[in-house]
Amino acid sequence: MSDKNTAPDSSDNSPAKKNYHHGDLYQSLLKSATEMIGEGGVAALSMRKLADRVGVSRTAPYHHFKDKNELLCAIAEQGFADQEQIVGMIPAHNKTLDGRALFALYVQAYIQFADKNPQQYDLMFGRDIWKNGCPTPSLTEVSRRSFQRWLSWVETLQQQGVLSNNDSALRTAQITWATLHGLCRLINDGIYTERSNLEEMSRTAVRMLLTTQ
Amino acid sequence: MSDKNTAPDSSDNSPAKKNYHHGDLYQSLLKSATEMIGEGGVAALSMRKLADRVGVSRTAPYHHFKDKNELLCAIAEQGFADQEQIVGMIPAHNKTLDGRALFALYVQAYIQFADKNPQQYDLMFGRDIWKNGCPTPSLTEVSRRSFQRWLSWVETLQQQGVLSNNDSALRTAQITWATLHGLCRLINDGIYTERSNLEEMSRTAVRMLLTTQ
DNA sequence: GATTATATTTTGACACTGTCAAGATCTGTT
DNA sequence: AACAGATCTTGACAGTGTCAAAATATAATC
Repeated sequence: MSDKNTAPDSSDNSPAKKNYHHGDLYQSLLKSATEMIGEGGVAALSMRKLADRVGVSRTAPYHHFKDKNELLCAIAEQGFADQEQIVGMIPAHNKTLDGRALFALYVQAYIQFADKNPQQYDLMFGRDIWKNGCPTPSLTEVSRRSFQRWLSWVETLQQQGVLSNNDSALRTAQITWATLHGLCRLINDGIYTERSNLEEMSRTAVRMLLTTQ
Repeated sequence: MSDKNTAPDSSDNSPAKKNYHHGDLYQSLLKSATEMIGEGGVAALSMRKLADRVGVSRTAPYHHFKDKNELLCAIAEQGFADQEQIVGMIPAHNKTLDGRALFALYVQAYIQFADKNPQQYDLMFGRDIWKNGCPTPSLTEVSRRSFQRWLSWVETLQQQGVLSNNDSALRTAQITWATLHGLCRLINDGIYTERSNLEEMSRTAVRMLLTTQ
């Protein structure tokens, strides 16, 4: 109605595939929504403002996402993929470092990811989705796999004697992750305000979790 | 206008002090708001529904709380007091138990409090107040004191050799608390769904944090 | 190529939210 | 009795998520 139908109509100048009226609205929504969340958190993402930003009417997004919840889940899912690419590689990749060093590396990377993408992290592990909302089956699966990878690495580290063997791998994985997650949240939610000590806290966490050599 | 002015007008049958029109609206609001949060979380508390519940017009609460934020802070503050009475007593009180047992007791009590009052806990340590909102000076002070008590106990436990001495008391307090907090949040926010293993997780946390004897 | 079916988008509407401004009402003090 | 201040109400505004129905564009079929 406004300036939407002027330029990108029959001139197919996009690299990917511009279908129908808008041209891959789904991806545009996902991208803009992620931006908005990155700027002001989940609270700053409104369906209407998002539609505005993409240049489409208020209810258009509802033909691509059933819910606001479903949109959030899609973004969170992307977040898990991003995290995996940065953090998840560490256990398998570096063959020269021993378990202790790898673990330290992982912890630091994990905390750094949460610190650099606080809003994304909040969405991925926050109650907006997991308690108040309802996680998409797809998201549930992605996050399950993510924890599963963590669990199996913890098992390896236990066998190497890097992590304590007093408790089952499951419990150990749960508690070690809880430590990382707790630290991230305390910083992320504005309770620990001194972000300058982040690396030092990271090192302390590692020392407390690893077995005493 | 409705049934408010019928009964409790000149007949002063209340135990406390019924002032002005409603009679200690401040306390009534605080109480009902806490109830509502307990039922459905912070998300379920709306100023209008709260006013309705108390039997007063939409904007009446705004003469006792500047903001929704201020109301939330007041509730959170009460939460800290409750927590202190249940959990905070443990370090000082029990003189017969040694440090290790006391620490285990504390961890269990802390987790239990969060598990029994999930919404209250979420409010106390959530981003609604600390990041999105803005904590009242009074609330800031209360929470600061709470952490201070934790810190000084950690110092004692380090001197007793119960907690590791590798890092400063501050860092140790931060990381140990992060572990508890992280575990509470993971359960609380619906990420760890198996609440039946709570005690076992609690024990694992204790074993991982304490020094190896 | 015209017609039908389907995918996509829009307009209108509803119930809800927090909160401001102005006015009404009650209480305690002078 | 008159006033001042506390307390409460009504009206209003901008914002939210999302449903239903209508409009439009594209794809498939004849």
